[in-house]
Amino acid sequence: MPELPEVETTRRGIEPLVKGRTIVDAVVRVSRLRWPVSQRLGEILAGQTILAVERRAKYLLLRCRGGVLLLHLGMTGHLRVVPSATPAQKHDHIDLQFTDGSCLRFNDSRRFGALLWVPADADDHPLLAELGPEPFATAMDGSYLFQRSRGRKVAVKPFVMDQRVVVGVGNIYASEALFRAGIHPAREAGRISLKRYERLAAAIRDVLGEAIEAGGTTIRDFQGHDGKPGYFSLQLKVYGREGGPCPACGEPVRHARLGQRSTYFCPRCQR
DNA sequence: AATCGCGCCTGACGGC
DNA sequence: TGCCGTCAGGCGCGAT
Repeated sequence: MPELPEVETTRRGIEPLVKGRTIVDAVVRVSRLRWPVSQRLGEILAGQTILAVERRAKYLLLRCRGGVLLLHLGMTGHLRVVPSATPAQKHDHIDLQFTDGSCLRFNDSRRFGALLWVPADADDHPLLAELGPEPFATAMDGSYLFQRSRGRKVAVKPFVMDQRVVVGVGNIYASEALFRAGIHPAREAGRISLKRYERLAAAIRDVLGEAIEAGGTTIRDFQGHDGKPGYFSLQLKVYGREGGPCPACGEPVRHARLGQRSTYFCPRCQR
């Protein structure tokens, strides 16, 4: 399930394979993603050269002269670069074909992903306009989280998962970061001290950074551009480890539902 | 304004 | 064995 580390892993994987390539056509086998993809995508994109492969939050941005192609991997999306003649497999929904005979192939079984051509600079696009700071930005520190959380009654876990607060923290890494910071996931966001938010900001950066180094986390679905899984799942301390011993104190890890989301925590270490 | 909860979608899995 | 219900979850949107 692509969160920020999985998207960044994908970005690093495809960048050297698509940067500088020129699109000659596109194939839309299934247009019903999160938003309908135009069947005339090929005409729209023909002649565009991919100048840069960037990431903002969980979006990939393929920057071209005439605009930006926004990609979101949703829950199950992954990208591969293959020869255009490669037979399509199940859920291979869209190909961007390049002049050199290769293509960028978008596969997404659950179709929660998105592909959107923004014929301008995408920075002020509504999908990106409201996003919070990147987790590695210096502005995203303890005092930032502290300020943003004042007066908020929402639990801290959904608070840090809110992309308007800080981007890229999905369900898995929220559990992991809160464990590292020793904060109970159901604690009211507005009632957590500055000192504890400093620990949380550091924990978010650490856990996301380590996950990127490991090539992301594969629970069930995620694969990188090379079809390989991410290995950070081996380093998860609480996520998916219900009943297992807390790595810090041995207490059984507990599972709960918080805002319709599976949440894992140690009831002794996290307060 | 903040918060809640639904719907989108497929595949894995557990129970009977 | 096979069928069926449940769960997984990012994100937008409508309801409260």
